[in-house]
Amino acid sequence: MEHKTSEFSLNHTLTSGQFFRFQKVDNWYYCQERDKCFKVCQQGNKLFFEGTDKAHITRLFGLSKQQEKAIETLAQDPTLLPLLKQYSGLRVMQRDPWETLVSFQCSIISNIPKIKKNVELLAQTFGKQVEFEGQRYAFPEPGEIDDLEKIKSCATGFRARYIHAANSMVTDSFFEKLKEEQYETAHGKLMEIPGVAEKVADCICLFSLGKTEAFPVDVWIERALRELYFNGKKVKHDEIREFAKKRWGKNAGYAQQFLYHWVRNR
DNA sequence: ATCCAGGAATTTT
DNA sequence: AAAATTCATGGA
Repeated sequence: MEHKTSEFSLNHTLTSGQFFRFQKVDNWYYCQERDKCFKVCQQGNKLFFEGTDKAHITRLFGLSKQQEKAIETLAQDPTLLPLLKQYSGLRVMQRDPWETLVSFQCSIISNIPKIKKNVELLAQTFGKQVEFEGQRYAFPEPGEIDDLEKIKSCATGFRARYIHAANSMVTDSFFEKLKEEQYETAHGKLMEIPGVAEKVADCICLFSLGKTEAFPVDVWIERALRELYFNGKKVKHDEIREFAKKRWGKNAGYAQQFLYHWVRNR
């Protein structure tokens, strides 16, 4: 199967810290999301894929005209413009909310290679085997990550009890309802889950619930904004969140993704 | 060995 | 209300 794209970069999108279960083999990216195992490859403006359908690819990689338009409006920000050009084609993904929740619980004072290891081990330990050019693993469903000691054996450390608690608190329908809620409401309900505060809740909102105004603030975003917008001055995370809301509004999440990718790759 | 990593929860000032 | 401490693990 193939899909024509204008101004999309599979590489930038997959390597910008929004998604963790992929491995590059030659020109193909082998991906696992929830129960799906597939591979995808970009050649010019064409996207080739096997193992899933076009609707899934379009949703997962944010290949909507709407997102393209939203990112274009960010070009009015002269500070952001060079970043938009440098990382042209970077998109905000729309992932499975449950897997996104667990992934970002794992992210707490961690790093991307370790998060990848955590989610892969969780899939191997609790998920079903899937055959796709070899044996791979689906991500376990809500309710299936139910053994605290086994969660710890996935190198999750002190985060294990957060994941264990979340496993018995949420269902797929819980997330479907959150998608219908206002950003502030969804964000607040997510923070009732152990291991979920402002930043993790914002990652879930942005990467899996379609809340484009969510602006996750971590140490990297803090560095980026301090340098680009605050003249090197120290700023509190709350202050950064307010700044982002005022400056970019509903499109703050898109701005965040470019800022994060820029500050990590310059 | 020492330090830090896409923070959150708890305790102490 | 704000600041300090604790929380496991792995890689540099």
